[in-house]
Amino acid sequence: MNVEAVAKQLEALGNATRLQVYRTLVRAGQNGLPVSRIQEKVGVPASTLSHHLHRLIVTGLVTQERQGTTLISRANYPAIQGLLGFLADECCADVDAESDGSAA
Amino acid sequence: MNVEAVAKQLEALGNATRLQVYRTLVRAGQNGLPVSRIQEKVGVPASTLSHHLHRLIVTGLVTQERQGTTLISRANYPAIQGLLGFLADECCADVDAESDGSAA
DNA sequence: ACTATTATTCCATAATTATCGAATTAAGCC
DNA sequence: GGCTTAATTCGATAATTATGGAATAATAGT
Repeated sequence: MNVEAVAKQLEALGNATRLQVYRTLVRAGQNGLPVSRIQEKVGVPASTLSHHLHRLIVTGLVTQERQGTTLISRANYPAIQGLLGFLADECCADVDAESDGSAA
Repeated sequence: MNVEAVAKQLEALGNATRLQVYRTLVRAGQNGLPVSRIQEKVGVPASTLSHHLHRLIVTGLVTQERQGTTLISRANYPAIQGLLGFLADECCADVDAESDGSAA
């Protein structure tokens, strides 16, 4: 996972509305939720929600599947786990590396 | 930790330049780095870097300490751990909760 | 084909973010 | 005070993001 892609995912989650959408989908679990249900829960106009969902989808954090006229959205767990893994690697790795290169 | 604050932190990390700055600081460890050293490593103009650093500081992800004329910046580990904890809670909690609100 | 439902895309606008040179502030030294 | 180094703030501009009404597309039922 490269820095650019990670930054894009963080940016996608770094908006209160999108974070709420994402949280809503996580809570819904594998069943996912129709867009209209997300809209009820989050309370934003349809077009605005659609834009936000798109952002989550292109960054790979959410997937969609059509069922008739309704679109089911789901949180993409492997994606968030990859993101968490990247950040965890960052924050917990070689903290003792000094500027002169010598380990403690 | 509320959603707004978390979103702000994610947004702060959700920019390639800032993410690189943050990664640089993580690698530098507890010694931290002077702003000028970060600038050398990341390669952006001083004023641009200063704005990015400010963003990381106000969201609590980075701290600074003055040593004479130089400012030492450090990654704030508790902050990133709090953020990771929040996201981990999200992505692994009550996946079975259905749209009718009843837990499994 | 017509209608209803669901959701997206079009379009425009407001708001925020990113960028960076120049001027300024901060701290220390002579 | 004057000089140097370090970094921020000012100020202006470009670029991106967010928002949402209206129009359009997608699917299905009659």
